[in-house]
Amino acid sequence: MPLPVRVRFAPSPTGNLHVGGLRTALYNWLFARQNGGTFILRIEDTDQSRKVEGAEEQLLAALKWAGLDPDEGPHVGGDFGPYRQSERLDTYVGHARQLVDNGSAYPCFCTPERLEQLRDRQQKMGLATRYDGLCRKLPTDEAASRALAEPHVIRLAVPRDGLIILVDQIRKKVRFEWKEVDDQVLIKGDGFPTYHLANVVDDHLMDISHVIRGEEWLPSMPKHLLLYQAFGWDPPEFAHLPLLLNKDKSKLSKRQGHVAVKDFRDAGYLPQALVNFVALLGWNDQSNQEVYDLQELTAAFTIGRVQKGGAIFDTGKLRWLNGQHIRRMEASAFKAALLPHLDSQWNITDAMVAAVQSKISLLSDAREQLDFFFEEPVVYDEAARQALTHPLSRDILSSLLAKFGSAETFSGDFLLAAVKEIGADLGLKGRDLWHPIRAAIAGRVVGPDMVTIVEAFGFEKCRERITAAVSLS
RNA sequence: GGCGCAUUCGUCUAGUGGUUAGGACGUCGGCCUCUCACGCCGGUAACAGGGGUUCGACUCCCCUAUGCGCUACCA
Repeated sequence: MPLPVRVRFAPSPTGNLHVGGLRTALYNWLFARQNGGTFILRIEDTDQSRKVEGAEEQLLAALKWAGLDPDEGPHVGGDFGPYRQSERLDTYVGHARQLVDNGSAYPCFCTPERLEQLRDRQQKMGLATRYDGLCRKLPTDEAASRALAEPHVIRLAVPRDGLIILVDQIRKKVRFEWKEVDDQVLIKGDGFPTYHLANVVDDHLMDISHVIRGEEWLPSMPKHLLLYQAFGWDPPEFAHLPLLLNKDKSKLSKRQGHVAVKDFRDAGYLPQALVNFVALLGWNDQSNQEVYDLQELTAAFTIGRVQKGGAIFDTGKLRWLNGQHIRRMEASAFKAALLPHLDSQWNITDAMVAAVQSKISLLSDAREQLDFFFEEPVVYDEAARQALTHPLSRDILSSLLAKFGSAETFSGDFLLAAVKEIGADLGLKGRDLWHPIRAAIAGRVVGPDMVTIVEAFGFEKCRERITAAVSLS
């Protein structure tokens, strides 16, 4: 009977959720869902100086958009709250005291200046930079009394020698020498805990079974394991995810293009496409499948098949994936997703939606496919002008007008038949035949199929525009 | 500098001692076609380098190189 799976996504609220965070959240979510577990959102706001206004709301909005709803968190509650670390301060201080009492941690009175000098010296000597343990040598009673009066931090007493071989679900065994590990600060001078303490205490108190987080935490895993040991707790399983990288292979960041989830939403990407894409950056199920929905990912995901090396966040494939997901959508769902990317004044018909669903890659591509439907009067672009001044344009258009004259009812099919006849008469087909007609009616030489265009405009308007274009050609 | 992790087509990746090294995106060519797209078909392109181990290495070991991460009273 394995422990119930409880995983957490624990971002610090320093701004918009970016795609790397999205992937971490996704892997946690997938792991929870497929194991009938619980996905917890915890806000790691122990650094007062890095707080960003509204960041938590943006985070929630991004997760919701992506479909990764937390089962427990600051906004939904749960039995293990509060879920903001800033609201759990007493817990950390109490636990730190416990460690000082049992000799696993100690107060340190060293000034930042001394620490800086120490680091410089060690670096010049080619040593690992770590606290030299000056305050660790203080007699406990002296340390205790000074702690009452002087500003200080609490440090973890890390072993001086020996080594630790730890097990990561993705990287398997990794070894570290204790002498390379620093006496990590647990409680800062301002009374707030550092990430290391808060994260271990919370993960234990929240019954977290698996810690799935970014690779940047791998080097601090020995400290975390030591903390579990000092508290006498069983540690959870750990899995350190490879990083997402910029095109130049540096750790993914802003500066090099958009990385915020919100940016992708605004640019016309579907949440299911972005989720699909980040899932595949660093994971595959050994099959040749490329397009997945959340349900399929949940079924296929395994933490053991997560890649070890970092992946460059190259959006080329994302664009294609977005088109794939667009094509798979129900017409009504697609229309709902599309509307925010179009002018609210536009009277979009189902035929226009369908015309666009079969061909675009981004939702935002639809605007330039459809805008001419609503522009009055017609505006001819450069390519359209060229098509209209083609020697045969006049013949094509006046022939078409003649056919219009004899029309009893007008429809897209009528147009198709009429143009086909004209083509046969003049020995034309393809763009030579159709560009002048498109140009005349739409002002463009590219766009949705002519049946959609012509039926949206109606007989009168088509005739007017062709007449106008003939005089132009 | 120290420590750790990593390294298959341009990109995401399959591969766990014997493969014509597979797929996808991109790109190129073609087809389809009322345009542009979409779609379909085909081509292009990779095991970082050097040593071992082995009858045989992309696969195992070592070294080098390169990249990245960490090295804070940030997360």
